[in-house]
Amino acid sequence: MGTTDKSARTSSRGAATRNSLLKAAARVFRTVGFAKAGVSEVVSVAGASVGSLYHHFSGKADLYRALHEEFQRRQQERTHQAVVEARSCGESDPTRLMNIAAHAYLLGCIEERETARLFFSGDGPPGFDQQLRERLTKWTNRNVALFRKADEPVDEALLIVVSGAMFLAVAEVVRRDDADARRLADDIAALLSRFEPPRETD
Amino acid sequence: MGTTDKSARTSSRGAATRNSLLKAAARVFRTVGFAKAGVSEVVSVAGASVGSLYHHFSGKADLYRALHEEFQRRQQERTHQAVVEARSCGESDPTRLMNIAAHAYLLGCIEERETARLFFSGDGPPGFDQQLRERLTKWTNRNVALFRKADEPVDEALLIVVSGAMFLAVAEVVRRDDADARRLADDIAALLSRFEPPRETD
DNA sequence: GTCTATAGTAAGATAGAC
DNA sequence: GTCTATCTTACTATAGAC
Repeated sequence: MGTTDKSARTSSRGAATRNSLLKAAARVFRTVGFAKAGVSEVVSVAGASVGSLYHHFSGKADLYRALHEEFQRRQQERTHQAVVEARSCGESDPTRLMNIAAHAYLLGCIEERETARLFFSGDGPPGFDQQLRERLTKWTNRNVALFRKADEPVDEALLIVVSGAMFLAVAEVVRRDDADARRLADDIAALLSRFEPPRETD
Repeated sequence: MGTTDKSARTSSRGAATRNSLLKAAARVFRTVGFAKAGVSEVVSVAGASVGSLYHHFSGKADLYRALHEEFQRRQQERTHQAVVEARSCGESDPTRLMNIAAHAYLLGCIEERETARLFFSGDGPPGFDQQLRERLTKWTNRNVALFRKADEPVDEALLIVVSGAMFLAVAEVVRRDDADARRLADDIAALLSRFEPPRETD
């Protein structure tokens, strides 16, 4: 371990600090919200200093975005996993698959309610909400495509309706207890299945 | 005009200042966004002073909210007008009426694209996005109720799907030219009409 | 009652030592 | 890589002129 010793030690120390900052930021943001959170409080909870924070991140907003990246990665993993699993079980109906993906997304938000609420409560850095909507629309695009034949482009209006539904659904779901949230998630998925395109019987 | 002379003069002067501030704020916010806009720039454009601003409003966020109040009032007027008009022309089909309301809302946003974009771009004071979503959901609630019998409560999931659709639809519509925007508005309204509940033939 | 000028304060961002 | 001390910005409050 000779060559990697020094770099590993320093980088692991840096990684540890970075991680502490992320963990502390998540906690502070969830507690008092992004806008009201102070950088000083974050570093205090993390046991680090302001300069350290600005060494690892470009600022408070960057910290927030890093947290969202992690969350988004987990969500993509969840929905991908759910669809793959369903397919391996022989499910091939596009409507069912779309429902499964949407359901998995919502269940993930219920599982990480505190974190999801942080991002969907509308309290983030300037311009973040737009990014969030764009990301959700991209996610929807991939999943709504299951409705359509491979070569057919997805209808814009459909994309907007489904994305919007998911957006508000998450915002609502994270404010409820598990039972209510699950019921709502089911209802939303059921409603979205009405958008199944008329199948041509050829 | 003796008694009203002085109060009219002073209040009209105050109203003029207030109006200048609103107009200037709208312009500055639209140009650089809410977060990056400085109070000093707003008062400079308005030809007023900082103290004057704080006399009429509680701060930058209040200025933003006042602008939104005005916008919201105009939008409600538009959709109300459209529904009343359609009804007076003999239209009574709930699906058509809902479409007309949604359409009127979107057309209003196209008409005032710059202003609508200000509110739906996600760059507002902390917590505003949540308020915006709640207001839009309330608006939707009134209009989706057209679907249902008077005594039946509106389905939560339906409410969320329609509200979400409207929310993202506005955000998308205000970024396009008139032709594209109108086409998209039509498509959205058409999609939403699929949610017409199964009519019982009694 | 309405506005201007100015000082206060809080918080995010930066520079430079260790 | 980390920290302390400092700077800058911009919201907020107040005293006083008209």
